Amino acid sequence: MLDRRLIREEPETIREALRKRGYEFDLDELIGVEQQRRELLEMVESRRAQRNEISEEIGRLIKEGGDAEPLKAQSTALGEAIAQSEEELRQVEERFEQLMLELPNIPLDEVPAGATEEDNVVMYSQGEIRRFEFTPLGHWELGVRLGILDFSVAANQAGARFVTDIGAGSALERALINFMLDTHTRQHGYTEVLPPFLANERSCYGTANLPKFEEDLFKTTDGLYLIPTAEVPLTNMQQDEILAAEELPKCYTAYTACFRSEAGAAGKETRGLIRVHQFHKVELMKFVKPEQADEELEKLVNNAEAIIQALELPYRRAHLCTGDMGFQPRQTFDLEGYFPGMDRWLELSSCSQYGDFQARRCNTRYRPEPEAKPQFVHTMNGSGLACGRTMAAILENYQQENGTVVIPDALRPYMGGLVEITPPLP
RNA sequence: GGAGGGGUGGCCGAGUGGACGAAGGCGGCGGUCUUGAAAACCGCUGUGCCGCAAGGCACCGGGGGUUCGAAUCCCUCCCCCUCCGCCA
Repeated sequence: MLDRRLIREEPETIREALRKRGYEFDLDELIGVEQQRRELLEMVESRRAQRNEISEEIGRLIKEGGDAEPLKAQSTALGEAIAQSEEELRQVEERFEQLMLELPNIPLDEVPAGATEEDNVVMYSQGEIRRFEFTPLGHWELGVRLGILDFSVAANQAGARFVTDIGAGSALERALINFMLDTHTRQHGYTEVLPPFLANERSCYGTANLPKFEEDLFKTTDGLYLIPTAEVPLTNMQQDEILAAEELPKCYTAYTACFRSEAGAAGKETRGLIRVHQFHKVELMKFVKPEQADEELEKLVNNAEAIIQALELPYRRAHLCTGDMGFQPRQTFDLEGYFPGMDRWLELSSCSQYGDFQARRCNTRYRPEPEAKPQFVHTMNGSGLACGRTMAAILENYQQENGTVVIPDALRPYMGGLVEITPPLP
């Protein structure tokens, strides 16, 4: 959610942001509704003030034994008028809120302009892309041959777009989770959190997954949502709180399962572990002071990169363009791993800063100075990393001609010293 | 799931339908005293919205109702605590 003051003070900034994003939105309606809202509000409030005055007078009269009946009648009449304007105001306010919630964040100036993925700017690549003396397989094929990923069992248990990890596959994913959490807590200074995997409506509004993206979420019969990412619980850690300046930056990391309905997604990108309804992810999240935002985001990206580097996977960093960026962020960097089996770069991590867009919705503030007025914090988060995709990248990059997969050095201590995953005996 | 008890400012806690945005305490800030600190004493200390301002409006878990007027009465939902039941 944007600052409502922007609507009347800097409408052109918003108009420009919408244009850069290629986002359809009736800004003029919002401006009109905002104006209307203020006019009605002033009317309602001045009438209320009048009524309060009369009520006080009635109290005084009664105490003195006077006749309060005429004033009571006056107050009742006024009450009816108030009720009527209040109803009008309520409707206007509702529309105003609705429109505000559908307004996307304003991209930072340095975000590259562009319409699609094609316009994202690759900033740099790291790690060597391995040359294979054989045709590398896709991870889904490797995983099935090794007996560590089973898509048909998952289909029977749950449905299409699910996976069941088995044996060394399960151990590998668990190793990844532990390795990531240990690294972020012990070396990068994050506090570990294990939150609920379901969230209520308010929390989903907080991160702006609602109201615009409800179709992406799984909803339970009693109105809770399965979290699409740990961003939801983490960003809502300090709902309605006013933090002290010294507490910032406040850094959290969490492993959670993530659930996405993936309505409408289909095609090549959906093979294997790339796009499933349930996956595992270790998330990084920070609450920061506005002036810390850029620096802290850079550190957060580096923290995610550290994992990819430790796993010795080739990757590159992309600066998402205005058109490819999500609704909520004002800047996003993707870390894309190279997948030799598919000959593709795919997102292992997406790191975004939101300014006060989410903090406003969650009502998370801080006090810059002990006596100063509270201000909204800035929020940011990034995957550190998506475990399923990282496992897929490991399988594809570490595969051997004889069908085995070597375990990256960094993970061996987490897998009882296992050096490679071998296929089951025929 | 059943029975009961609760939700008040940063925290603890009082609150009779009108003088309550709310006693008192703690904490925080400023001051007096002190070589310095502590103690003591004095003062200040919630948030949002509208307004150029003066000022006004709203908020005592959420929503609704009764009333001229609600923190206070009624309904409903949510959350917390205690006991019982069930359960990994």
